[in-house]
Amino acid sequence: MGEKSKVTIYDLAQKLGTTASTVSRALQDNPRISLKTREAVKQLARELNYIPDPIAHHLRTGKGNVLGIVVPRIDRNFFATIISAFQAVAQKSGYQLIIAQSNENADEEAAAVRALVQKKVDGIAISLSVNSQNVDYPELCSAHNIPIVFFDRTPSDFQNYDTVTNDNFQIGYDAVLQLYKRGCRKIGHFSGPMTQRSYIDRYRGFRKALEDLHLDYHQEWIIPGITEATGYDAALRILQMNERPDGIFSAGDFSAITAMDTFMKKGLSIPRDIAIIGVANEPLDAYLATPLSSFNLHRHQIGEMTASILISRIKGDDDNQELEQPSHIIVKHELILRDSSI
Amino acid sequence: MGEKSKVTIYDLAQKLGTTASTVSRALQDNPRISLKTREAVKQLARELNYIPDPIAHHLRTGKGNVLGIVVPRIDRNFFATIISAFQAVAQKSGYQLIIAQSNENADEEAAAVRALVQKKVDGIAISLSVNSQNVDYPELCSAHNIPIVFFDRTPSDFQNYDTVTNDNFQIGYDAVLQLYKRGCRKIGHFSGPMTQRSYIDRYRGFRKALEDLHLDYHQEWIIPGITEATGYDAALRILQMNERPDGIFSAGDFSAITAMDTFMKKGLSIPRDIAIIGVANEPLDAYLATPLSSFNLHRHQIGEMTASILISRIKGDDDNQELEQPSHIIVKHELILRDSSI
DNA sequence: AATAATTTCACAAAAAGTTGCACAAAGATT
DNA sequence: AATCTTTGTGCAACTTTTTGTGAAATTATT
Repeated sequence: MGEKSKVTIYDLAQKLGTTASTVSRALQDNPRISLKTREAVKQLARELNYIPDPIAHHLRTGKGNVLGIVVPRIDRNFFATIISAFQAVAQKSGYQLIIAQSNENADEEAAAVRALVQKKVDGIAISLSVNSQNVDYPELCSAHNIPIVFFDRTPSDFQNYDTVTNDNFQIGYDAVLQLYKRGCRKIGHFSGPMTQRSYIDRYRGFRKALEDLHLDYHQEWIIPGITEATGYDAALRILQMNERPDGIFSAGDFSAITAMDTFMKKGLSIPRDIAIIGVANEPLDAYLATPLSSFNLHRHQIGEMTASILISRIKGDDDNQELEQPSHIIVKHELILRDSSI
Repeated sequence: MGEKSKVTIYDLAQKLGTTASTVSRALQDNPRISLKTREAVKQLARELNYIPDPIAHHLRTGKGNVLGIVVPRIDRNFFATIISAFQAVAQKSGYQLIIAQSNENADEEAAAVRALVQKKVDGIAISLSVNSQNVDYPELCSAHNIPIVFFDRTPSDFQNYDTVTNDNFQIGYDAVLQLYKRGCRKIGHFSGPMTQRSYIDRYRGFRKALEDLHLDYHQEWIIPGITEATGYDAALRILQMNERPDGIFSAGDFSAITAMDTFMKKGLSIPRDIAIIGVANEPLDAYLATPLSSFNLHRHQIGEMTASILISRIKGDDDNQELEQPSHIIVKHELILRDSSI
């Protein structure tokens, strides 16, 4: 039924010989309107295919049923999966989703958050870009009474805010433990940008495990700044070392994959010469030339938890907002063992 | 700095001893307001950190600077990349993006489109779910004066609407051609759902190439309904055939990858026994056990073109909307040759 | 039957901006 | 000096919905 569009409560009121206010209340099941009238209104609304105008509604009530989510990059599988899960939960609760990407850029990120605040979204979920550390988003948001939840990449003063993360310390620890179990004694690390807590924690877990296992720590075996595809360079550096590591914990899968590729092209055997464990469990890890051991971070859970915390903050907004403690959800990880470290 | 929030044009007007209308016009650089006044208004607006309320603006003008995009699944790399590119262009033109996913479900898709229309987005980009064919979105949208552009997955009567696609016929054709060049003479096909034009076209291109090259067409070698990970079953079926194909054009990478994996585990050699070419050029194709030949579909271009067509439709809305011919943008593809078909 | 209590609904204001029209002041023309 | 333009502002209406208040209609009480 392609209605002409534009059916307002005034149209309904006119046809019923009543007023807009009555129609509005009737549609809200306001007990001040008689049941008879309520039914008549709803009946007509259905017939005329009436849709309340969300813009006007938003203007009057200040609630728009829209959530905002900001990620470094939409096209990274990790974030796309989280968004997907987040969106599913949001949709179930009647929220639309506005997605913004920061392109790993602090300025674009700030602009995105501001735009969302300006748009008066009901809540914001955000994963910080690598070089955003001390951000003022929580203040900005709380000034406008908009709940904010951080996931995966959190600010340094994360204790004060709601967060959903993995136990990155334990991930680092577990990686070393597994490499140790298979016989590695000289373990190196491809580390992510040390501006981000998640990468710092992975590194610290790695260090702690070395310590607990009484393994040597070689500064040289820590190759920092692994972003996307710098695994190639890292591998070359390792090949030139006098004493090479025999196991590597890479803070990301992509660098692990390109490093493995390079090692193999240079004649090394994985995992015999060097064992490798990555993080993220990218979709095709299982089908690689050497299937890559990696940590499943249960992204779906991250997305779902983030959405449900955010929504519950929105709902319970009036009650006890200031009093509540921030929640810090830790989503469990799972080491998927494949040839690269067996 | 952190204003209390809520500064309206009325506040500005009051402080300046003028009225809201003058402030509104001054901020819009309306020439009917003297330069002096304009400057004074803008100056004060800056000082008070005034932000125009987009909701009120939208209510009055009907334009909200928001675009909607609907995809089957956000977490498929193909769509995520397109969204990413789309978003970049939209952002540059000052548009926010609302993203919805249909989960390959026609009902959810319809609900999403309706929600976007209701929210009065300025334009909609959509890639249909596999089983949406005859959809009424264009009518719905044009009734509400919202431009709509289809990308990748288009409706069957696509001629009437703006579309951005690849030349799927040619992709099918080129795949066969390449397999032929490397010596394959018994070429099979993993086909996608035949409800979608893109897959139909790939199949038709495949058929036409067989014909032009005077190759046999074996019904048995066409394995239909490849969605995500059914490559395993397809491979098993092929292994049981009396006469096996020696080359396969798979309409998607994932099925090609799992099929390759299965073949190899059963002792066949790729490409010696069977050569394979996929479609989509997934991120890790190059690092697979056997690197997979695949078609780069230039997703970034798809996203960018879709956004710019949509935006130009929005802008040129008043002028000649009905008169304009729909545009059908074809984004070029590129066969990336890797071991699986060399 | 008259007053009180309750129910039902209409009016108008409010949310924050935009815009057509009218009107005043200044400048130009005769 | 009187009339006509031009320029700059203000008033009020408009977008659609929600909601406080108060009036009318209905029912109950004595």
